Amino acid sequence: MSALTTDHDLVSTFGLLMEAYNSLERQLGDSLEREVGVPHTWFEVLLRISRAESGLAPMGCLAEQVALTGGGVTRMIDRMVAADLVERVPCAKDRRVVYAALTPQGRELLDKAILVHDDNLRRILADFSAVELDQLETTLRRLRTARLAG
Amino acid sequence: MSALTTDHDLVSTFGLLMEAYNSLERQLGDSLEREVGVPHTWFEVLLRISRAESGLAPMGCLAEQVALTGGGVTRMIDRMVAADLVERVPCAKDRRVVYAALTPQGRELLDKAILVHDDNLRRILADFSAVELDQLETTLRRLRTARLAG
DNA sequence: GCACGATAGTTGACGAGTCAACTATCTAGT
DNA sequence: ACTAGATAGTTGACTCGTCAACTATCGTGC
Repeated sequence: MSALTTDHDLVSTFGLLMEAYNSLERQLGDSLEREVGVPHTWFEVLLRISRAESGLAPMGCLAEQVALTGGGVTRMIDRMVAADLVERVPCAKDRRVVYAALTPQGRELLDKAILVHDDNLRRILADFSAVELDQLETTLRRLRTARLAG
Repeated sequence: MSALTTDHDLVSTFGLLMEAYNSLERQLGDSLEREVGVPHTWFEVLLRISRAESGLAPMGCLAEQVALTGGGVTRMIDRMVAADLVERVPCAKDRRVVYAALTPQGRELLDKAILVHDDNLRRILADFSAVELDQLETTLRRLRTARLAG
């Protein structure tokens, strides 16, 4: 019996998750890029820095949240520093860690981007009921921490 | 008023979607790579070829489904051809289009990968009720086709 | 039946992230 | 106090996908 003829609902569901995420990511990312001039990944980083304790986010912490490796974050922050959106702040307690912090321009750009992004989401999700979005959110929250091993 | 103090539930929900997808993708992709020796993206391509009409998937069609550009698909198929998992089949009706088709090795690898992937998903989603997964699936299906413009 | 614009795929130059090796710093065990 | 091992971040070499330019083919209107 070949894969063609077998039921693999979960495989399809996961494929659906992939397609849904990719579709939204592309549309929202394009809009952000076009209207605010910021790539979606940068937006997510700016957002997470702004939400961090005292506005200071250690590199490694960002890496987890945006699903990059340490090296990847180093390079992205390099570019964002070059663009004057972010600055590196050494940590006094632990001299190995380097924080990322928003510059005024970074904060300003983020505020602009949030408005655009939020508005886009409202339009994309206009047809979704509050209940449906609520269910989605709780399921996503559980999915985020679901682990294969252990 | 700064972004820090404003409610943007949808922005957070989308962030959640991103984190959930990334987390699952990484775990499942690592497992596939480790146990079957195939990258997750290749798996998705193999799967979609196998599901295509007569097992023949036009390049452009794959591009849409796995969220790549045309050039990206060309290069990925190049590598998969080099690995003997896939072959290019010219279309007789329209000589511009090139199909991708599974080789016997490709089909064999796919079958193996599906079992592993499906099993992984069962374990990751063990705590999710059938109802919850059903709701998730219908919501994802709607999300996949949600459009910002129009 | 031909010229035009649209479409499918490929390619060169490039941008962005990964991996592994390395430095610097911290922490625990003795 | 000192060493061994863990941890945070950076860097070089490389892979992968993008973008834009290009080729080849198709379809339409005249």
